[in-house]
Amino acid sequence: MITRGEMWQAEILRVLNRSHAPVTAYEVLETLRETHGKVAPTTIYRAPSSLADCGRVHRVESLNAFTAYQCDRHQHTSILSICEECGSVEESVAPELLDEISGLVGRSGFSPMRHVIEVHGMCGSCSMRKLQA
Amino acid sequence: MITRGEMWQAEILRVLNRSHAPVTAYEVLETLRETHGKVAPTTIYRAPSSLADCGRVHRVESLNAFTAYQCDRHQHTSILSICEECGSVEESVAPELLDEISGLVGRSGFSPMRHVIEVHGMCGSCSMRKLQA
DNA sequence: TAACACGTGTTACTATATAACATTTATCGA
DNA sequence: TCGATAAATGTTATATAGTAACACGTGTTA
Ligand SMILES: [Zn+2]
Ligand SMILES: [Zn+2]
Ligand SMILES: [Zn+2]
Ligand SMILES: [Zn+2]
Repeated sequence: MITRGEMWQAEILRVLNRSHAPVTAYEVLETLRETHGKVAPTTIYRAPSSLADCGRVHRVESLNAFTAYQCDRHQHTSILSICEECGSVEESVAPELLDEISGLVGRSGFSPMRHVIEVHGMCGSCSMRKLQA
Repeated sequence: MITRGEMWQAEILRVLNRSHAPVTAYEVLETLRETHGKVAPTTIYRAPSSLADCGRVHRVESLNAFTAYQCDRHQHTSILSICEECGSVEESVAPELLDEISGLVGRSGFSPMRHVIEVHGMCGSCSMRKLQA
């Protein structure tokens, strides 16, 4: 049985997957309105957070936007590299780096629960393009 | 000579320094309105970004808020650990970790310009308090 | 079926951030 | 010193982001 909520999750995943760059909640909203008429922000915000919870969507904190996971459903924290030229985002996975960070902040007794690691810069292909120009 | 802009920067720094936790732009705004009457959001947003530029204030991306640097004026990127219990933020500095992250995302040709590293969790004193309770 | 719990829809609102333009202040050559 | 010009700051309005509160419907249980 497919609930209405799961229907929205699927729709939203489809929108996110069509874009190589992160998409804000309101951009998703606009897209869905084209095909579904009136849709409320709440609908959009509820679904990504449940999608994030089940490891299919990232919230990109430094952009206030969402992006679909690049690899299949998983639970690990990703390091996101965000190209400020073309908007594309890549995921990197490095548990040992997360551990190092946890160790560092843990020296003062801090217990990490969630890591936000987002690197802004320029992606390889944009750098190439800039060089040629 | 002290410009109006520098005056605002100083005021805002004072507000940020009085709080151990990050402060949103609109919280700063409210505080300043108590003493200065009408103040526009623009005023608040301009000053922190120039303060951030000169290495005195962090923008905490995952909170949409600002916090004063804990050590004296500096330019290095900090790792922020944010207690979700009491709101306090600590800075850690670890250039070698940043280098590792840069190396990792650089494998695909990505050139990092700005690192956002924010760890959410629970600080030492809050953990203590929880244990005792 | 009545009662309830829960998921979803709807409305209205709060919070966050910036664009565009007006005004003031600094700079500098005439 | 005096405009002319450029830069910084003030002001207004608006765009974008996010949530609270409650209404409604649907499925479950007794
Ligand atoms: Zn993955
Ligand atoms: Zn790019
Ligand atoms: Zn420092
Ligand atoms: Zn704490």
